[in-house]
Amino acid sequence: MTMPAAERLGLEIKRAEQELMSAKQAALREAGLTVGQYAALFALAEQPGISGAALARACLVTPQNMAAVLKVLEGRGLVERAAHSLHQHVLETRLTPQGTRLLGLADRRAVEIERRLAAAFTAQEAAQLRDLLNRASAAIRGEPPQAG
Amino acid sequence: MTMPAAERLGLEIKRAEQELMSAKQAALREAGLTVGQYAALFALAEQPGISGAALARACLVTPQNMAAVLKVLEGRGLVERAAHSLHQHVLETRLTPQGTRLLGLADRRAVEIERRLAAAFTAQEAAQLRDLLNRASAAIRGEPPQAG
DNA sequence: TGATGAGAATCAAATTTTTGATAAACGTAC
DNA sequence: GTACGTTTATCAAAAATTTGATTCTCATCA
Repeated sequence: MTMPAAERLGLEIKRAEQELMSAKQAALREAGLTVGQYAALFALAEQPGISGAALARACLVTPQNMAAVLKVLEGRGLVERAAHSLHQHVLETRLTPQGTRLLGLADRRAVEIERRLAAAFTAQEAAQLRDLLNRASAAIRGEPPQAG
Repeated sequence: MTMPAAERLGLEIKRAEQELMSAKQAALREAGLTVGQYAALFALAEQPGISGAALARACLVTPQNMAAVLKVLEGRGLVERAAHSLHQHVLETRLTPQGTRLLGLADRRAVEIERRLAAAFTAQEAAQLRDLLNRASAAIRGEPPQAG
């Protein structure tokens, strides 16, 4: 290998995220939601009426994947979809009252983990981590350093 | 929601990792490997002869998932499995020369991304990010802050 | 008006991953 | 030596995710 594993920041990020998702997955299971379903509901709470394609971008999954997720959520009565009034081919998706309720339940579980995470850092350290992760994202997307 | 999305470090970590994996996935595709297959080969290069279960733990996936990955890799002649000399029920897995070669090819692609990442930080910042991520992992696993 | 292109949705198939359950091999304690 | 617990491997089924391709709607422009 041309680069030692210990130097690879990407592996560190991946490992931390996998442990985090494993914990969230276990927490959300009690609410009957997968991480992907929870992410979709969460995004819908912030952006009601968003299209499936936009929702897919917000959750960083493929449109087909999001379509499958929405199909399950709709089947459970957690979301409802209706044609956009102006653009007929676009389906606006919104949380139902049940969806809002279940999201609230699941989110309490998720927030427990977020709090454990937040408790491990000072406000300054948390801001630092946020900044470093944002710069990592920018670097992955190909943006030159210090350009933002 | 009881906690604003902007405050949630977990979401930041997840987003950064998803962008990172998306980039790695695209890079590894040219070598014909998924991220999971690459992770298994990578771990095998560092720990030859490891058991499937141990490999699963190293890659943070389920044993069944790793078994499926190894089945594909073995079918392609990238790894070979043989019974442990002392413990008959354990299968030791090792890279074949072909597996080593393909891993090298794939890893060059992966390292390109790691270098982009590394270039975004000073040595001190990289160490800081590593430290913060390790503490995040510890917090997720339930270890109290400052205990390590 | 008509052609072109972009964004959105969806069908279909293959692959990956998870979940649940079962069986084999070994170490340890009784 | 026998029972018990741990680790490993695997079978089987379900669910999630990816990939490729097609269709529909609308905006833009010639």
